[in-house]
Amino acid sequence: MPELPEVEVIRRGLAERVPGRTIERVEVRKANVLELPEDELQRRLEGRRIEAVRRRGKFLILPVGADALIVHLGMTGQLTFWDRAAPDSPGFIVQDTTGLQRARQHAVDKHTHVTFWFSDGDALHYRDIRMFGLIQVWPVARLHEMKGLGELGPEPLEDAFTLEHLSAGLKGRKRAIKAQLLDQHFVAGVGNIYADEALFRAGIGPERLAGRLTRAERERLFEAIPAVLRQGIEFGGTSMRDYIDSDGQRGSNQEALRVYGREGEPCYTCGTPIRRVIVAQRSSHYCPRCQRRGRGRGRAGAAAGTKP
DNA sequence: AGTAATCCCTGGCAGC
DNA sequence: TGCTGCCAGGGATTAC
Repeated sequence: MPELPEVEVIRRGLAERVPGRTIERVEVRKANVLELPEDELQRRLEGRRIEAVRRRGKFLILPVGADALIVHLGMTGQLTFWDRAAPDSPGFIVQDTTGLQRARQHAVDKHTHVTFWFSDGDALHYRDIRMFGLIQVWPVARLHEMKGLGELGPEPLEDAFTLEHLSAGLKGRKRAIKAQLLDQHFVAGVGNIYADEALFRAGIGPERLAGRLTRAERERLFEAIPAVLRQGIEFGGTSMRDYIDSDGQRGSNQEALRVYGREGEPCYTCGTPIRRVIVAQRSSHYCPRCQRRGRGRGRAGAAAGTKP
């Protein structure tokens, strides 16, 4: 579940070590994660120098001359740095289990599908259990034409994300606000966890229709989205299961979540048990008392005493 | 055009 | 113990 904060934490880690290195060899163990043929990937990357590590939404972008290596981590993708000079450092403990949770896991296993070997012997491992991730090479000058990447909405942590954009995007929408937040065309980088957290902070139920939010609610949501994302970055990302950063370290934001993954547990604000409902085919967690619900099912407080 | 459902994939876990 | 079935979910694709 790497969302914007997790991808940003990885980006910052890689940005300290990868730029300036030359990709000597690309080792592909499973080509399913590639969006282009293996030999073409190798031809366009081998011998090239990585200039920077950028991020757009949930995409990592590593320019190598006229082309860029694009990595989307999907659900369980991991991009970790292998430092051959420090094999005994704490970051390189080799687990004898395939469990990722405990992990600082750099050892190549059956899920390590691609390794980018640098000319100095260091490397970048791409590991992805469920293989929803994607590796692509695309000309830098035509990134705006790339499927997915080219149609992203504004970056929620940058000036391009304004209250006006948010309001215009919601106007007339008949879908649930939760579904709208997950739509990458609307705003880039928000996923299931941070959408739930933002809606909690804004006091909006996930099933509320996007076009029916009040101005006050839109303003609160506009503040809440960057707030939960910034907190996620600050805490090193949310490691519910598989997420680790480029050094193999887990984040701690899962301990700071207010609603996601807390079904049945008391709301930190009012004590009401957190509920879970499926919206847009995704689990959505909310406080029935703190978050106003719509569609004629009562308002804040109205259902606080009812049994699920 | 906007919205909703389906599918891809594997590990973990509940249930028997 | 070991099997089966279900769930998790980002986003492209398909259907309505």
